[in-house]
Amino acid sequence: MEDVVAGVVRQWQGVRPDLDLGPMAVIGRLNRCSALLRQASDALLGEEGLTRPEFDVLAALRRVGGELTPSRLARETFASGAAVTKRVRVLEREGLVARRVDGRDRRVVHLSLTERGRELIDRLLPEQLALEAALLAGLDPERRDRLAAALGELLVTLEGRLGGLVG
Amino acid sequence: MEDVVAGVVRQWQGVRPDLDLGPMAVIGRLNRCSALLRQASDALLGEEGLTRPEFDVLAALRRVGGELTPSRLARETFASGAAVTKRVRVLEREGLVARRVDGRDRRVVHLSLTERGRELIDRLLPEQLALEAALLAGLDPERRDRLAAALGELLVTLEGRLGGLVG
DNA sequence: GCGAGATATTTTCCAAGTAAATTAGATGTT
DNA sequence: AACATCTAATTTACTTGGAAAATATCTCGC
Repeated sequence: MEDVVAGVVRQWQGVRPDLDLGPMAVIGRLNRCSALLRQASDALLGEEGLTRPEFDVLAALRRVGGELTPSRLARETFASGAAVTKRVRVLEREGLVARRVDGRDRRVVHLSLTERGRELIDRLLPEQLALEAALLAGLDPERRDRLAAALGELLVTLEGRLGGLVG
Repeated sequence: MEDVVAGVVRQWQGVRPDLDLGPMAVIGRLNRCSALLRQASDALLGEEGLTRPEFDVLAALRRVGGELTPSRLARETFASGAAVTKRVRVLEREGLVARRVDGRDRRVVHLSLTERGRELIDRLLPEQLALEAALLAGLDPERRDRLAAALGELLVTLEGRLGGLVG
């Protein structure tokens, strides 16, 4: 059984047999897996009336346990400041996130989950994890953990390297 | 040395020790790797005045070798028809893609690369692959191929499973 | 040959993201 | 204290993408 990316690589081999397509076999699959997983997870969140970026905001606030400033939240969710402003505005309107202006420095605001926000993320995260577990069920746990380890290794080098090559 | 996702998982373990975060260790890393790789590749394409989706259109036309209709191109690039229409309009204006109306069925149009379009993608793809190879250079070839294989396996199950669970 | 539907593409309208400008407040230097 | 400079957050202007409607054309059954 062949995956889509294998087909793409085969096509390229036909028209550009001179190229080493090894990187594409890894990165193409990585991107495609990521897209499919995101699609499934978006569908689940959609049923709950949340977008993925909104979920990410709630999740970040939940896992740090306390308050976050918008700029820290932007860093945690890998989003721009402007995007955070807009997402938080929506979540605040929906009563899921609360805003508190800092006492000493009135430029900074502290964001936190409301009771309802915490309940929502505490209900959604397990659902999300269950879906993900179901999607990964094809891999036995040992293969899964080895995949996680391999990706972790790659991620460390990327985080290091991208400082040098782009960011 | 720890990656970002490991940190996130550790935070979750702190506040929700009841959950099995195994799936997150895989999928979080997958998504993050994908995002970082895309960022690097976008930067490279940006220097050449192309966006990633535009690159994907040229690449699809090049690897199939001949013409594609917009709907087939949408399937090949995993994009909506509307998105394809807009991308093709830009690429046509730039003289990289040509449009030919079908003789028998005047609803369908056939898209192909112009001479310039083919030259561009033939120059860019090797650059792209070289960048990707550099980014993956941390993994020795054997580990890299095993990662590709593991991802391929996952991708096959996802493609099958997502028919059932969502799409 | 003529509707009734099916299909390919494009258009319209709207949601969401970014970069750059803006606002507002803090900090440091003289 | 006054000025320039830095920083946090937001706003603005613009771009891109998608869903659904619109357009144009084909096909089938009569």
